[in-house]
Amino acid sequence: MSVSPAPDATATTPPRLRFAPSPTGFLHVGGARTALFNWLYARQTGGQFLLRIEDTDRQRSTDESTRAIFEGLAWLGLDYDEEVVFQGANLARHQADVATLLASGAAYRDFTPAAELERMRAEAEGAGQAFRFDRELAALTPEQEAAKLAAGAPFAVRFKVPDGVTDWVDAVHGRIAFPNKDIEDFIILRSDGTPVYNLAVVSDDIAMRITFVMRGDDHISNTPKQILLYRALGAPVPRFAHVPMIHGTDGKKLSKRHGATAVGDYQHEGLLPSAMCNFLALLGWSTGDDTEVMLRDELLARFSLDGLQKKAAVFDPQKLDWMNGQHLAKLPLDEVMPHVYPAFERQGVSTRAELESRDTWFRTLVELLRVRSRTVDELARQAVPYFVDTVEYDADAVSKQWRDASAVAEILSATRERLASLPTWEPTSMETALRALAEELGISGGKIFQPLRVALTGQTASPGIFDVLVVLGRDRSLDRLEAAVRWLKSDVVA
RNA sequence: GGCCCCAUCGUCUAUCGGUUAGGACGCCACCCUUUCAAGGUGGAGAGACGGGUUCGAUUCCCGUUGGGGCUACCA
Repeated sequence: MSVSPAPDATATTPPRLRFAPSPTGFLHVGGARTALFNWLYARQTGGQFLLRIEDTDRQRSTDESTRAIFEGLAWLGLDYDEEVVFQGANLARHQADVATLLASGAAYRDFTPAAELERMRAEAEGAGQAFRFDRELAALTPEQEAAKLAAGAPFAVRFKVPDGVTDWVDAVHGRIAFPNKDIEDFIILRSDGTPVYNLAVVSDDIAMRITFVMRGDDHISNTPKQILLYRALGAPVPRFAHVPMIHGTDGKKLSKRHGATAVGDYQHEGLLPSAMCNFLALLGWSTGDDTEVMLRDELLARFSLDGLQKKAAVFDPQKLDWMNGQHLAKLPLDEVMPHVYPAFERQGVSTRAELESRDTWFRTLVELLRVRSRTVDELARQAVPYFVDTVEYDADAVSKQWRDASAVAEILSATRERLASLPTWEPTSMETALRALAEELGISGGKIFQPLRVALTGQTASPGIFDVLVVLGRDRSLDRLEAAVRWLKSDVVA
């Protein structure tokens, strides 16, 4: 009883993979990473990447979740081939497969009432025993079964687990084996006629001709059941790769307590999809060398099953931020712009229409700010001084750079005068003029630049001061200097 | 409880028997510098424990411990 590691068919034909989330919550980062690995492998090998929504749990499935999955995948740039498959639409096939299993004797009807089962389980657990369904409990003579059937008694269908050992060569773990005696005769069809997860998955994967199943390693113990089902249905067993889970900082399964876990949250916090993919890929996979920052194409080129990790990875938001900063600074500007507009709207700094109306100017500003930001939302926040009519002076900036108000007022008004007299408004002449002024006043350049920065932005931190002057433009810069001088003088009096 | 998976700095990881155990995030210091970032340099920081195998184990095997998953007429 053993499974060949890679059937010849899958070795020569491009693989077919799938991502099969259940729409019972938002697209989780763990799910997103599984999808990413599947997508990467499919795209890299020239195979197909399919999407299946496992909506058989009617109680918990919602359209909203389904939409979140579509949106999340779209945002990450994980496109899929062929039509989306909704598992719930395949009920008839699931039932037909169960009928096949019943007919071949690979499965049997169990008329034991659910309540009775529950009672036995509670009793066993109360006695500290593990409850395992005993096939004999359902044993009926053909006459008895016919009678129950005729009477319309409800029954569930159980798979008859054969003797032996079920094993497979996992692409990340190597050989994994389960003695069949540890697997109980699991239910494949409920008494209401609906299929149970393991049956639906196998039935759909066979119908979708999936040759490679890559999923979270929480499915390892489902795998032997599914392999048994493939065999009983006479279908080829696909290749399996069980990738490690993603945990929170406390080592536990990632959940709400750990902060944002939905990819939509990151999208709305100003993260870039390429950074998210890069970061997620590095959780449970590595290139083998020291490469970490990889733009989409490089990730696609370098991804390999060999680099897959066995150990669960802890999600570190700080590293995600750093990664995003790297992408924000390195991506072609055209690729980051589409993500910048929504951030400015989210932060209430400006509107897309307004920004697009002065595109050249805006791109210059983004270019200046992006190396200093870790997210596009942070970038938008840093851009505030370039959009407001009057700057607010930060209290710390004032106490630090405008300590000696009257002296600073003098310096700033001299600065204003010097700048106003310039024939052109460009960095080199401004710098020459202001450095000359500093020398005349017998002070260091910083004694001019720092107070000037506060006058222009209200902050102690900003891009290079001459870039700020250029972005602000001559009129606004001179106005702000004048306002600062006025403020300083009135403040001294007050 | 039973079964299965896993185990290198706080975190992500490299190492495929012989290394001063390397890199990255974060942290600290310094450099660059008009500020902030970015960048550069340096620092602190790891093989869970116990047995084997071997001339030699982080690496291979066993056990212990720890963590995780599954154990539903959930997915």
